[in-house]
Amino acid sequence: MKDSIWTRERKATSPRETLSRKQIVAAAMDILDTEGVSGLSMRKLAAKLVAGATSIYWYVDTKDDLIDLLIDEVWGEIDVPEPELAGWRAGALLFGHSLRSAVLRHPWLPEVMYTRPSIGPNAMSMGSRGLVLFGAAGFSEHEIDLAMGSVMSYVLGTVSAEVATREMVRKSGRSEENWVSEILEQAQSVASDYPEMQKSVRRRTAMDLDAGLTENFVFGLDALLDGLESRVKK
Amino acid sequence: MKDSIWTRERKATSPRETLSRKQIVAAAMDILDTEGVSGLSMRKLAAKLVAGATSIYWYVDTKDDLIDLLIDEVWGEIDVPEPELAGWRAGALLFGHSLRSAVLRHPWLPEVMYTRPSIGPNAMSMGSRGLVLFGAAGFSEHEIDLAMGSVMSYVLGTVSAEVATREMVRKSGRSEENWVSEILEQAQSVASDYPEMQKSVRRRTAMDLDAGLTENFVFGLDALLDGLESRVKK
DNA sequence: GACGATCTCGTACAGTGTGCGAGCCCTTTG
DNA sequence: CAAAGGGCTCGCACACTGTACGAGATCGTC
Repeated sequence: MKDSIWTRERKATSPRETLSRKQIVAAAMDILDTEGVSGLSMRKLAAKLVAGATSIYWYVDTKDDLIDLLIDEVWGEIDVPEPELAGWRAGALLFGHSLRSAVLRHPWLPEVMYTRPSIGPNAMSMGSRGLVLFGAAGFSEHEIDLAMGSVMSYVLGTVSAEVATREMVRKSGRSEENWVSEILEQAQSVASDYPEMQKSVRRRTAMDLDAGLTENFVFGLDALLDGLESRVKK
Repeated sequence: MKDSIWTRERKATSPRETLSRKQIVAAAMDILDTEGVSGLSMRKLAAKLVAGATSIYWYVDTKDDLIDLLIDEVWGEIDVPEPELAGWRAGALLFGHSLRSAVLRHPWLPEVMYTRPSIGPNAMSMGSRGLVLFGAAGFSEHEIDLAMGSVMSYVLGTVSAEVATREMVRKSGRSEENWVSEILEQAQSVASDYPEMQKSVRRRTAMDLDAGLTENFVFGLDALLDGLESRVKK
């Protein structure tokens, strides 16, 4: 077994003031959260750390490896309730919300998440706790995997689309209302041949953005959990 | 309303042999499908078209706009059954499968899809037909949006994760069996502290990859549709 | 034949990830 | 105390990116 990113970590044995993987990850996370994926360059990151551009490469083999680290950092923020506390269903709901808000806190995640599998330690820990939670529902061993996977996929898929919308608003620099009216205009002109779509866009833009997105999320998650629950009772 | 990418299309009025947006999109699609996002550069694309690197910019303002075009091209491949043919539920299932297989045909999609909203003409057409389909189920106007959105999010989320796995296999260059055993090894070593996860990984790698991923997809979609269906009958 | 529109493309610029190797500092060994 | 060696930093260089700019080619129309 050749050592992976996760196992091979340099440690400073000297008291000299030195960089560390922790610092690097923290600084990179900061850039990512505020400026997005395109805002993260090795040179900028190094500048933020008051270091030479290539010094980072002592701690991390490639930029991609760094991003793996950052992704796993996010998985570390998810909390997965233990089933004893509130039961399976409530736990799954909480898990979903925790996952969603973590992604909203780190809106760069969808852009990079789907290009690699997550096998870092935090991902493993989250997965493990998730399996315990879903295991308490009474699924068969095989269905535990399927159920947890479908919930995670739904949540991540939904919130990824949500992020796309929200980032659009943010990048436009305009206020939310202005943006809504603009996108309405744009969508209308493209969708003029499709009255159903036109009406749907109007419906969506008529309501509060935050509330709408949240309702969206909850509606589907609830439905999915209903469907899953019915699969266990037999 | 300032003209958008969708409305502003150059048309060759001269018989002279000239580039066209259609050619460009087709060539770019080819590169994307075979080499992925990182394989698409304006220079390489131009070379494939036997043209100067910057000639493309006559038809397309930026690379990002080109990608918008390409994404919409994919939405054009989705078929959405009319509800009269097979009913709502069967139609939704078909829609889901069509969506999934389109993404599997264009595995670069998840990487770019979540960085922008889809408001091209094909997206609108797909959305419109989707709304008709879900409308036939008997939801309220508002719930139609929610239901369709949740199904699309589930499908795209699931298949995006699926693509991440599949691309990993492809990029490793190794055969599927070799990769499976390797990832097992890697995951095991990281997950050694998490027995549930270790067992789950073993379960997944024990079965056929294709079959497993498909079962995964169908299981969740079915559960979600169950949950949605129960919301309409009251 | 002249003009304006359409279209192509060479050059250039600022930026990217990162391989390489020179050099600094600190600890350990003799 | 000196020498050796490992841990760590960083300047330089390379190949590559997206694309702004402006000069030129080719066309239809007057």
